[in-house]
Amino acid sequence: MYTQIGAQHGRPPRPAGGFGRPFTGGAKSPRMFRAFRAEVADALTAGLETLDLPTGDLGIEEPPGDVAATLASSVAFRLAEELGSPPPAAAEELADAIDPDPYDYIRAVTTQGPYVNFQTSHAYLQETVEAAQADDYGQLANRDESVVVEHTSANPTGPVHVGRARNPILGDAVANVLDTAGYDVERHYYVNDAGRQMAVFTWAYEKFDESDLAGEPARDRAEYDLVRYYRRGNDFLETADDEAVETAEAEISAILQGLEAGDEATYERVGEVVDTVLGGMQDCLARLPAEFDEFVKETRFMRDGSTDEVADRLKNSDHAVYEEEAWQLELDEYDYEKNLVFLRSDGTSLYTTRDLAHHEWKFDNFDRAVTVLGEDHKLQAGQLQATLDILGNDPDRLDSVIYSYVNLPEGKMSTREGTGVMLDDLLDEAIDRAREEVEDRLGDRVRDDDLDDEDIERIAHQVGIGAVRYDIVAKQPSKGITFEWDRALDFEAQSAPYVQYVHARCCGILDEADSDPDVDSVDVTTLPTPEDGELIDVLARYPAVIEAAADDLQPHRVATYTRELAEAFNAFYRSCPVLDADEATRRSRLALVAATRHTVANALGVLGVEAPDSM
RNA sequence: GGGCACAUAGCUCAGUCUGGACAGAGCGUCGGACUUCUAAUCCGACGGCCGCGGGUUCAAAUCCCGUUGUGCCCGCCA
Repeated sequence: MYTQIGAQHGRPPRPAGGFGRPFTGGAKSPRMFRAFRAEVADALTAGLETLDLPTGDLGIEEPPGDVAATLASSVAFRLAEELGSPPPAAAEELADAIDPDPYDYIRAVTTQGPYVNFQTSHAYLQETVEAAQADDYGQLANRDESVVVEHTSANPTGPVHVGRARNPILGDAVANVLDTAGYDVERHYYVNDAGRQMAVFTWAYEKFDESDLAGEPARDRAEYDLVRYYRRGNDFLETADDEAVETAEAEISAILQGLEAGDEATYERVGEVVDTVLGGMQDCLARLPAEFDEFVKETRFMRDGSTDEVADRLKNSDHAVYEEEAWQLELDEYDYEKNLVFLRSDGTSLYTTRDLAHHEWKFDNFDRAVTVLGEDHKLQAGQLQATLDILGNDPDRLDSVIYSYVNLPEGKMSTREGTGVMLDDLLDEAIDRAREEVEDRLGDRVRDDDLDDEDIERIAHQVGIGAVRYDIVAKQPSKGITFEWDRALDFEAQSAPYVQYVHARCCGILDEADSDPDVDSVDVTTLPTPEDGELIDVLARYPAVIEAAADDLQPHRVATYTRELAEAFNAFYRSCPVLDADEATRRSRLALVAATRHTVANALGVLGVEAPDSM
């Protein structure tokens, strides 16, 4: 029995130790920073034991930028009392008790006031640059653990608007980060094809003709065409006279009953509308690109009997009550005041009932499940998790990533009302603005690389779509976003182009070099400047960033990291000549540039942002 | 009415879970740097009751309590 998961208060459901099992490393896995961190923990523990002091809280942290250390400990604050000496003296005593010699990656242990600082060794820097020569630097070892990431899952009622766009962008990044962290990931889109909305849509599509509709489709694609029927149908239900509405409702109800009864002809009628609209939406999402391994239809769990089976098991549970002719579940043990109805008084299932069958199916086929949901589904997600627990599942196998909606300054976006900015329009506009930028800069290009029209178009796509994605994925999902054109299309620093530009610069230098760097040519003793060192330090942290982002299901951390890496590279670029350096330094710096290129490309890849070879 | 989230520089955001080094960036404003591996870059200046009030602690943007404002949810809808 769990208590924290599913509660309406407190943090979103998440296993205590972060996502998944602790990572144990692996032969192929780059370990530099994480190994260093482990050594620091070990050294601190040993030092404290030597002094007969408690080792429960090591206080390991990353020091501020101007401190010449990669990790530090604030444990001296807590030793002061124990030792009867002020924190700086305690720090001194502890540092003296630590012998860095046995450790591969600890060069020195120093103190600065009350802090014990740990500096990295030559081997740490050397191995970092070597490890980052791999194209897939940052890819962690396979964990033999499968995860299904469900995201987007928008009802197939019409074009994807910006209010929903956070879901595929976030979801794709979550899936990427788990993939990079060594999980076997599948991406699913759950298609709600059994609800009232689709019944209304099917009825409207059959009832109305082209001539009944308001105007031309906004775009030449299926979902823009068909959404006009959906809107017409809803409008009819709101404005027609009572008798006509009653007739319509009977037809809509017949469609729902047909689905419930397993009527093949009804499935086909609804399926035609669903598949057509969904096909168009897929074309839109592919532009991001967000692609799926499987589109899982809700009706599947009605047809295979699993929804009925779930309902039967719930009826037999201790939490079930039959009130007001409907089967309900008491969830007060899980801090939910109201009962959850799982069978209507007419015996038919509800969305949640089908979703329970869906999630048990996920548990049958995957080790873990992650769902990316808008905040309006948070309550339902908690109830789902509680009910999965009642059904005897381990609810910790399911995690939710919740994001706040993107709203317009004037309010919500709605497919039915026809309000909102379409994702297609946003992407078009972003590409157009990026193209203008590229063309504007064409005149004063220092680099003589003759961009042709095809290059310009490629860069415009990479930068335009990249900027939109980055803008969304870089923010914490819990923060609300109000959509404004100028803000969404701001290509200034701290956005995708800033990071992409670093990749293009790396490519430019490597092109110019005419020889590929190789692992054997790296010698970090030929990289003496603080800028060299700082860049290597940032590169070394990348695998740890992936690990943390995967554990906490927070891809925005990877975005924060890309900015830190870009800053470190730009500082390096400013003060460290590569091609004109002496031979040994040139070889090492070329390797460092290649390392940066791989890291930037891979980190952007996790975010779903392309890395241009030139800009 | 109840629950959940959000609030950090004029604007957009990191940092909050796991309390520690003077609260960091970018945009905007002002001032600088391209005969140089790409200036979509870099350097400098200005700019902060970390919503507000209490509490815990050697130490609070971070933890606890209260409060205000905003968003979301509380259906035999999805």
